[in-house]
Amino acid sequence: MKKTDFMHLLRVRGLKATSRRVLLLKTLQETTRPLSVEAMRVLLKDNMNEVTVYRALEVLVEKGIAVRISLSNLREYYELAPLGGRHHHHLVCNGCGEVEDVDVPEPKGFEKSVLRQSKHFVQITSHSLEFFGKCRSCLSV
Amino acid sequence: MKKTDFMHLLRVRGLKATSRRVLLLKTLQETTRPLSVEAMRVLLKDNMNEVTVYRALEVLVEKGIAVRISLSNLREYYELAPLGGRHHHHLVCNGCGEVEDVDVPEPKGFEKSVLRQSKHFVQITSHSLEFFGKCRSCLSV
DNA sequence: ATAAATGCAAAAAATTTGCAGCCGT
DNA sequence: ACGGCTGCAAATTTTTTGCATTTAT
Repeated sequence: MKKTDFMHLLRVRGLKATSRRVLLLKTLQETTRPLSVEAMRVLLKDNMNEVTVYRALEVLVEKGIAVRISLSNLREYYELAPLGGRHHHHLVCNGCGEVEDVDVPEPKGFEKSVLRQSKHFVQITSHSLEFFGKCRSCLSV
Repeated sequence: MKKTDFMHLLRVRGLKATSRRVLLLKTLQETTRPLSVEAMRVLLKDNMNEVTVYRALEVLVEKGIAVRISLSNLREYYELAPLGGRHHHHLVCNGCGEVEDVDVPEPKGFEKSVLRQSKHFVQITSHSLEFFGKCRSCLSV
């Protein structure tokens, strides 16, 4: 996706296509792995106040443009929602916190079968699967 | 497990079997679902300083007695490690944050196949699977 | 007796809120 | 021009740290 596509996407979802939001979306797209607010602040090098990052991500998630994922580290991470793209999961390094995307073939009816055995839940809308381990550079540590 | 079992477990792992730690472990055991530090503070009703809760959980995780899980809500949750018990996963309510444990049959060699397709990772030690949806009382909201 | 564990106060880190001014439509 | 968006300052929330005191071994 390029700049104008993002602008269009924002407008379609009822948001103003501001420079900050477009910048944020391009950054999320280019970086591929999920980013924390802190990481974005660094990548954007003061082109954007961190409060604005929080608020922008909030509406993007609300409108389904981005998704928020909880890995570890007492931080939340964000990435572009799988707009047509593939649903995927994450590998997290226990050493340095690096995150990599992975594709995992899931049994069909996965969520349904979980719902069936639940006592209190009546609906499942999504799931997240995280793998924890060591990346090459952290294995020796 | 009863009180003396927890005391023994703590000593075996090189920790002092203090009243606070045993209390914490009993609480985790009795509550079954994962608890946040805040939730424990409430359950323990001032029998334990919250700083102590943080520090106790830290060593318990370090020694493999408890595990820390990231759900959402900007908080970390803790539960007893599956000591012989079954490896399980979680259902999280998007409305009220309620958490329920679920059993999910996983394909054998799950982690291995993920590792095979990874570019940077050389080891996977664990994984976590979270389902998000609505519990009965939150469905109408 | 000794070293680890606890509680208090205070600091640090992450996120949210209020309000004045700016920018997209 | 209007209303939503942004930035600054400040508040709130969650977690960590320093140090004196208590407790388990």
